[in-house]
Amino acid sequence: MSLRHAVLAALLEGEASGYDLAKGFDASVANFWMATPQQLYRELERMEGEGLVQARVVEQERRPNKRVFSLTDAGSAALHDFTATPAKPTAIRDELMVKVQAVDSGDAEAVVEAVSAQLAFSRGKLARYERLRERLLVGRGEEEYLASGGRVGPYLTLMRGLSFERENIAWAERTVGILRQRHGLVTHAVDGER
Amino acid sequence: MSLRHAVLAALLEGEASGYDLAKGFDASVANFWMATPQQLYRELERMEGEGLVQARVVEQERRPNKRVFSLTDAGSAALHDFTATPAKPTAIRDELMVKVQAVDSGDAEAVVEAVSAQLAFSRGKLARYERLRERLLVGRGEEEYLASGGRVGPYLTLMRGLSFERENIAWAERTVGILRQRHGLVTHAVDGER
DNA sequence: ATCGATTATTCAATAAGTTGACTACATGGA
DNA sequence: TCCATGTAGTCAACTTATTGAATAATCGAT
Repeated sequence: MSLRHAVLAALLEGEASGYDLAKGFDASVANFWMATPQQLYRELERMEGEGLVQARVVEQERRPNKRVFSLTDAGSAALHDFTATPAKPTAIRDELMVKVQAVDSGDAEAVVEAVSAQLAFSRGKLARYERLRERLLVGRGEEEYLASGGRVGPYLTLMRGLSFERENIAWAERTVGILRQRHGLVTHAVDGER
Repeated sequence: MSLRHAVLAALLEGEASGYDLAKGFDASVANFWMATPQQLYRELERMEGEGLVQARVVEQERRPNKRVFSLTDAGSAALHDFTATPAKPTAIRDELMVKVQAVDSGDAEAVVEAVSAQLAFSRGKLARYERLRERLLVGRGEEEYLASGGRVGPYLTLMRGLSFERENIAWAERTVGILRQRHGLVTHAVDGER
């Protein structure tokens, strides 16, 4: 039952609708806690019932109304408490790695395709993270930013995301190279590569 | 329903009991696909019913008998097919990151503790990966190994694990430093640090 | 003028995952 | 001797997560 804490953390960035959260909510929490829209809507409703978030209907012209949620004091308190509880070990489920593990008795060409797709995806994500970082720093260096007293949490998780994707890219490039050589596949340019 | 493919991939290393798999099964697949023991036992039974794996009872002295499972031809075929299907995006659920995201309005000291614990854990895991790598390479360089024609899959996923943990360590060290400075916490040695 | 995509949400049916307790035997240490 | 730990597994109850469809309005393109 920790999706709720991820949602609470996401709402620290400001109010959001279920739809906003489902769409990645400005890339914040979505990067280390994925959830389907249905999960989010249900959880938001439950949390509203428990008084952890409050809803406000925003009437929009030319598109459906939406209910935007924000933290209540009880919600902030719950999040605060959560930061002090022991964390469960990270759960990962990475199909791509399963495929790579099995590549020697699998369809090597398809695996190369899959790794290449991941590579393109990671490049996109990295670019997005880098824009986000620029926006946070607004010209300042990192030290200045850290000294300025703004929230560090989002900056630290962003840095984790950046180095994760950089590693991802380096690994995927090597992996594609090795697999292509091994299996005599033709080297061709990948989307986003130059 | 992709736990089954992770299990099939794990069985490429050789036969294993449910208990073996639950214990990480030589660190192979467990690093990118976590599952509880109950999940594994259930899935193994189902797969046996579907003919993807076969069981063999190993009678042991001074300890309970065990059922070790191995791939059948149908199982190998299923795994081969799996490598050719489009992969779903990686699912991650990382409580620690949620805590770090919320650290500015949370219990900073507890978060530092949690990141330190993760740091110790990652150091242990990295050491384990490095031993595994030694064992795979047996004195040869990487190129020799790759040229030798053994399975590349496990090597590639191992490399991913290595760089992931290295990044994890670097990030955790920086994070602990920044948070301690920010919150005026006393710097003290962490388990496994020197 | 209709088709498909986007915003925004809800419902219902399954599938998957988690938790806790329980059995059984053996080993090693206090 | 008793207790904790490790091996090896099963059962039942429960919570979460995934999938697919439905609704409803607007926008842009063909």
